[in-house]
Amino acid sequence: MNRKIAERYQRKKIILEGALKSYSKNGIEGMTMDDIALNSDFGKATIYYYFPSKEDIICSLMETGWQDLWESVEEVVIENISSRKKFIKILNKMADIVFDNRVLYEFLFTVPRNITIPDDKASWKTFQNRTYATLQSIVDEGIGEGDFADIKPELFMKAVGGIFHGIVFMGEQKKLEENDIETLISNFIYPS
Amino acid sequence: MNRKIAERYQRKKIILEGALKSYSKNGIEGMTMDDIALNSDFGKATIYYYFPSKEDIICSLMETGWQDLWESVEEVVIENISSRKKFIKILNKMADIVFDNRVLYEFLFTVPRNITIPDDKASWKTFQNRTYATLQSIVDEGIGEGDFADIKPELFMKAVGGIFHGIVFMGEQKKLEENDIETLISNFIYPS
DNA sequence: TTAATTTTCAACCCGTTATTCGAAAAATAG
DNA sequence: CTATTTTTCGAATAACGGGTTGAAAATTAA
Repeated sequence: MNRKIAERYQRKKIILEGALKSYSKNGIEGMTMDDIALNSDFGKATIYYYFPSKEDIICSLMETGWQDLWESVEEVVIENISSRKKFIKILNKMADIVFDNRVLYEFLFTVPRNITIPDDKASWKTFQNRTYATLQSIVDEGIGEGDFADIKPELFMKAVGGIFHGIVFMGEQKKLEENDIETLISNFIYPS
Repeated sequence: MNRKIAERYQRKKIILEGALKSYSKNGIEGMTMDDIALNSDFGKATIYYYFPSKEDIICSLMETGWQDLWESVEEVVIENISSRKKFIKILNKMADIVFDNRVLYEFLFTVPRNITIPDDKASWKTFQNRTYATLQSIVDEGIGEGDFADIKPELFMKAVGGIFHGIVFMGEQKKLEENDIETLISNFIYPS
């Protein structure tokens, strides 16, 4: 009776993977229900047996992604280390997670700009907001303590977000060296 | 006889503006031929008299955008100033251009991730590549001269690209202060 | 084994969207 | 003023994509 639930869950997962496979091939445009069905080896109608709509598939993907990111952040915030160390540690962890599932996170960072999902369905936003708010608060603190470069905090955040996005997603996706993130962010963080 | 050509050109421009207007309202999804027609005050069939396909409209937009960016770069590369000054000057000019036509450049930086266009139609890529290559070469030079932070050149470029994108497009689009770009890039560029 | 339940899917439906047709206006030339 | 060329567009077409149906197959329960 428990196995049933587990199997159901497994099949949902397979469908989500199929969706990502489809996405990775031809971008959001190519991620049609027909193609998702094809890539997960189910009939299209079966997909609808497991997910009420395409929108729900998208939301599921977004949610698992953001949840994982948030959890990685959560672990570190409570540690008792300097803002600088904390900030770098978090970004490193996030980078690891993102690299482990490149396609998902490209999806996660790209799609929302091109698709509108009603707020009450966008359940992942809780995790997203927590994540950003936490990072922002570390930045505020770091700047306040003179531990980071003295730049308008909200500009600072945008820049760091940009750096992160840039090194993780731009160009050919070579693997990052262990300390690439650290080098870049350190370089940016320190007061000149 | 010359007026004819000019008028034709004008009308094409109006259509392209209509396309952008349409894009700005509901993103790529909302940019349908019907809506472009509506926003440029022509019948839908008339649009096809001026452009062979929707794809061509997209390509036209991309091309004018990248051409303008490239030209702004071109003017500066030949100047005889330090790598650092040159780099910052170029990024500033690019930011100006982008801010002058926000919608176009949001389109330009966002759309390619969500739409696939066959290489032989993506004529703008020439300008895009020139622009990136030129910037990269300045970075290489700057790093070589010890004028920039000592970071793998290609990583450096990605980071700067990210910063640029981040501050220009992320979050609420407040106008940048005159020197925001300079502050951030300087902060990043200098050896620590 | 048989009845009830769960899972699967081929074929269909319907709205949307890019693209085309054919003919009517407008503008231009002779 | 008439013939020709250029410009315009209403209406039709065809393809595609999300979502539904109804019934068949597979599984489980008795």
